[in-house]
Amino acid sequence: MTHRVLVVDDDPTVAEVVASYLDRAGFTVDRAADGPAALARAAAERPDLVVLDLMLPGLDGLEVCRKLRDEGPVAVIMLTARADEDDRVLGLEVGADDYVTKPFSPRELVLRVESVLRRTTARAPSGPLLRGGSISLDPAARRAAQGDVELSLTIREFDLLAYFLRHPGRAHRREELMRRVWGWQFGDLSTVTVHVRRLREKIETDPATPTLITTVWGVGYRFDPPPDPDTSPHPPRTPDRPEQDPPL
Amino acid sequence: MTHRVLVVDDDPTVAEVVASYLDRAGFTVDRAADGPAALARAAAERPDLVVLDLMLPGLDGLEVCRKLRDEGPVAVIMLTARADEDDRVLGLEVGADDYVTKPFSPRELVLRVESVLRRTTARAPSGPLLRGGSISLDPAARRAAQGDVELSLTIREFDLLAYFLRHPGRAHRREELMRRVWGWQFGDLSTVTVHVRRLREKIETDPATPTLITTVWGVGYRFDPPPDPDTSPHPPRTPDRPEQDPPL
DNA sequence: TCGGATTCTTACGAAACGCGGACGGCGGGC
DNA sequence: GCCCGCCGTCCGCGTTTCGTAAGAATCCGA
Repeated sequence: MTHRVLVVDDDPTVAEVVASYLDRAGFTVDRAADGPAALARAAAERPDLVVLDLMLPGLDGLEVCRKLRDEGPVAVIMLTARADEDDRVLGLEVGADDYVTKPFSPRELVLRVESVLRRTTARAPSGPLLRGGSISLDPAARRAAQGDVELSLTIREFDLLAYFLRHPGRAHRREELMRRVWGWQFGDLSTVTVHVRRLREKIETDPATPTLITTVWGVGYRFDPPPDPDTSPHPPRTPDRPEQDPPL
Repeated sequence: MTHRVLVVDDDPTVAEVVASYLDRAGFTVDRAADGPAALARAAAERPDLVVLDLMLPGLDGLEVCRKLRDEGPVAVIMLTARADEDDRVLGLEVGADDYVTKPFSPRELVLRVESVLRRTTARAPSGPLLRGGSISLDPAARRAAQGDVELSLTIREFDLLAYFLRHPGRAHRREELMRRVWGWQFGDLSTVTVHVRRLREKIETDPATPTLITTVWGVGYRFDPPPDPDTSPHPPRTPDRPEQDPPL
């Protein structure tokens, strides 16, 4: 994973040193000496991160930062001459991801670049998604969506749907669902029935004739991922280990 | 330049070994066995750096760290038992400069102490910024801003917001927040509720209908970074630790 | 076609939950 | 010492959700 970094400094010596360190650290490095040049290079190269001197001839560093941010997703590390409180506030305001005060060691700068990139590229808000047909479900975020519309599910409905998505194309007896979703060994099985119905009400286009969660008569329910072009067109295989169920 | 280092650990053996290594490395070493003692020694000796066990009898290590920081500029290296990512996050949130996971080699600890001291004495304290939507937060400086207005947050509110910013788009149970932010294993969970409400009061445009910190019914809360141009429209996958969902 | 078993649908009471408001304690600053 | 901000706790209220019951509808085998 080779990241692109743009170094913006009007001092050729500083830029040279920083660039060479970053280059040796394995980054693809680009350079610019002033604000307009920086914006041009950024537009052309779409860097992942910009090391930006706060003091620039022509355009102000803060202004450049703002414009960069307007262009698209890019991390910014500010270089500021003074360890001044006001500069830090300014950096905060324009949303720099980090800042380094001069004088600084190039080694430290490299570390910060790596740190910021690790942070920003890993800025993945959600976890592994469960998918089935047009339905997607994020267990960590606890949100579910059908197509582009968010589903508002209760806890039980959410857990139930999650279980179905994890075990598609398989019939589940009510006892099993009660045990796996509710965590109860006993309990009124009609509870399962009712919750399946409530879930159907929210995800089936016609709850009266369900196509996603079908009834397996005398057994229980089965979640059938619809034949979507982007899911496997072959008969659904069950990726999970066979379930041994104590006889009712 | 001989630096003063304070070693805080309730295990006499650990404290002894660490202290002797640091002593041989040329540092002036002081020791304390628990939180209150640590604060007392720190107030008296004004050390340059504190090696702090996260697990302490009496006062929590994080709390001690906070109080130390309130006293004045001091570097902190955390000792944490578990190599847990979230512990690291916690340590960094309260502003630890580095952390070492047990078991560790005393030699490595000495290296880190030297490294941190080199770093902290060389420049003014600054740190990476956390961002989420229009909110930016600087853990080291302990300041937060929304857009260009500074937020005046209390300690708890700050730590809570910091935790949310580090884990955006994920649902957090109250127990989890209590553990990660407060550092308590038990405690009245309504405390979390109240602080979330107070935080909302300060960052939500309409606290009655929150959009940043949303309630996940029956679960807890989730920080939803508003649709920023710099986050992808569809949630990408994450390197985050997989989550096992307790079926309740 | 008939009958029993199974599932669907609806409704309702109870419990759980979140929220807002308020209160007392504690510690720091004046 | 006194005041003020922060924190943790508690209480009442409105809302959401859950589990169960009961009647209607459906399915399958005889």
